[in-house]
Amino acid sequence: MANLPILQFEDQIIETVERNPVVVIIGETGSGKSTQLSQMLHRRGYTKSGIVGVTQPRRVAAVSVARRVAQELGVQLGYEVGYAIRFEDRTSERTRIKYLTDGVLLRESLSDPELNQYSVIILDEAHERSLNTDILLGLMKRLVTLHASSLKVLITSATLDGEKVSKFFSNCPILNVPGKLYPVEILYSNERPTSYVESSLKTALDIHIREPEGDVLIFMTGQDDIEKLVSKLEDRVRSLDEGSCMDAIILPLHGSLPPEMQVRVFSPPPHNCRRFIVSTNIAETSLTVDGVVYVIDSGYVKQRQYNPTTGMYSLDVVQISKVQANQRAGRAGRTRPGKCYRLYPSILYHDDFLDVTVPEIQRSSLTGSVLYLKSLDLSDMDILKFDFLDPPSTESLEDALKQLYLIDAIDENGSITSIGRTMAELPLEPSLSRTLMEANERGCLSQALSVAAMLSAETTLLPGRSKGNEKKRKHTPLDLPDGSGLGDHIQLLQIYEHWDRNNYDIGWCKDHDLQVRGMLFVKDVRKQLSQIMQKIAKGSLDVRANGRWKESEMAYQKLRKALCIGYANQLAERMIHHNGYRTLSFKPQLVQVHPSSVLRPDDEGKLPDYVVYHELIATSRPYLRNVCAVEIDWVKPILNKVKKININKLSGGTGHIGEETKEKLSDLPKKEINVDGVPDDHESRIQAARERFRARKGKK
DNA sequence: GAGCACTGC
Repeated sequence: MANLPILQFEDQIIETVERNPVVVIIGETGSGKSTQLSQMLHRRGYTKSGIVGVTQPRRVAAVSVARRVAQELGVQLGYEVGYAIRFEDRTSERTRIKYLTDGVLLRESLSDPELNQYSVIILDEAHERSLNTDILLGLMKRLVTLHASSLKVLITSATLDGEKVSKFFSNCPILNVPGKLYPVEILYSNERPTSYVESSLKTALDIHIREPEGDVLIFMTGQDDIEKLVSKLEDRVRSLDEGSCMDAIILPLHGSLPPEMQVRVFSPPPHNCRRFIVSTNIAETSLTVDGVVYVIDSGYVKQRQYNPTTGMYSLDVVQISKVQANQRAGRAGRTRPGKCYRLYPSILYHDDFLDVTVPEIQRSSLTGSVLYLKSLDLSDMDILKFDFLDPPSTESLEDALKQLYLIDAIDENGSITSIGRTMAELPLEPSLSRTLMEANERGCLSQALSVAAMLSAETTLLPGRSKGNEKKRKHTPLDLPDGSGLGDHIQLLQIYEHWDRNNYDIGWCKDHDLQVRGMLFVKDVRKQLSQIMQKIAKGSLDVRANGRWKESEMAYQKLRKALCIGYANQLAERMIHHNGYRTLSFKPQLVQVHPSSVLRPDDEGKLPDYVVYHELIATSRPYLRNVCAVEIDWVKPILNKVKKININKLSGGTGHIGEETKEKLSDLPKKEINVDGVPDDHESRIQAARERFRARKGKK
């Protein structure tokens, strides 16, 4: 550890921190910033007056970095050095250095807005610009400027973002700390390939034949392309002349791969064997693969974006930013000098790539964040004027206000209600928080807790859709409950209740093809939610999962009513002549129930007249995912409320965006703030992909 | 009759 580059800068860093409330540190990979900054501050006495808190965007990072620091200081983890993540607080009264996820710090600041227990907050990896980091940046600015606070704030970022962060904090100093990366030679293509799967294949084979040993990391956009490339690579490598080059192992790597498949990339390859790791951007930051010397970068990433006008998410393939391209290239230089093959021309990189990734706050629904900020009760707080590093669009903020109004979290003047206050205490999206509260009133809380917990883990419940899996699924699994014709929420409830009746048996999950890890997560979430609800209700509630299941018919009715109130912002009406739906809480969109839904047409071939939905997402078409049938009588009052919405009043009477914010908005290149802003060439790319898909189907 | 990148409380 002694030769980490950052240690030579200790005096300079401490002096700068001494004289300034906020300091930006640009530290490249391998600089040691995540482990050393906290220890430096500790050595220089900053842990005497309070805790040094270091935030991380990811749980694993918080845990592993804390573990290393404890080791370096020779203390037991959980004492002087600890960490706090959801479900796991390993800190004690003795803790002086605390690693935590930024989500946990936000939660802490709900009960302690001044963050009094901290002397220093280090926002690590701020260049990743997670939604939570962006909220924290705004809160930190407020803390250091509004109060005569002695809090010190350090922000670590990437080269391309440092100036901007410094400007945000009234031109605070920027310190550069060199990294410990080996040089990476960048090689560009002359033009964009028509198919980057083919182009990656060719490049990978070239490397395999011509270049000395070293693993190859290939960045693709998604599971489909990864599987395609993996099988093509296997074919081609097999057909190479025996003995003409070394052996090869080809490994896919993406999030929906079961954990035991993911960890395969951590075991070193056999001697004289090259590994090809075909990955999504999970290998960009979340997972570090050792032994990589060559990187192939398609220049694309799959990104989720939200359109506040339609309330619709879409999953699009978009061009990466310069920061991402550099991050990918850096993966080749961790163990020795490497090479990065960019499958795009250098002029494209320089002239067309955005400097930094569009921050999540400009690509997400802000309902949860706005409720959080409202609940902080900052006296000087006007949500439309909140000082964001990159402000979200007015449409997006207004959309959040409208939705919060529909679910009773704020009143018609935009003030937080007592319902809203309680909702903010629950670690759930607002619609589910509202559902729990309503369920509590109606005597179906235990059922609602199960549904909310199941929805929190939904994507990790069902197994991946790899070919082997599909075959297995047809034979073995036992039937899951069907939601009794009432939809997916009821099915999720039934699944959880079955599991409960089977004493949370792991074998039961396997028999029903449910991911064990996902189901255990659900159980944890449910427990956490139950505890919070007990505390809120200040009395004992019946939160047992399966209290009196003979009365389930009644409970379903009550639960659906509670869901209808909770999802008043996500309501849809069936079309008269077919089974398509029209959304009611936004500019109306024609949408369909996702084919994976358990909702089925009745004897007359019709779906329910009204449904609430958990998610609206456009893939090949706009789909409602996870729907629940609701009754017209419940819907009417909501529609009246929709009609009454007055955005001017909701946004605090002015109806105008604050002058400061307006200036900032005009500073930004349009591309960055346009939520629909998928550049044309991507649109045509996606269009082309769809046509290829149709053509392929035609052949079948 | 489709198939979703990655995080987090």
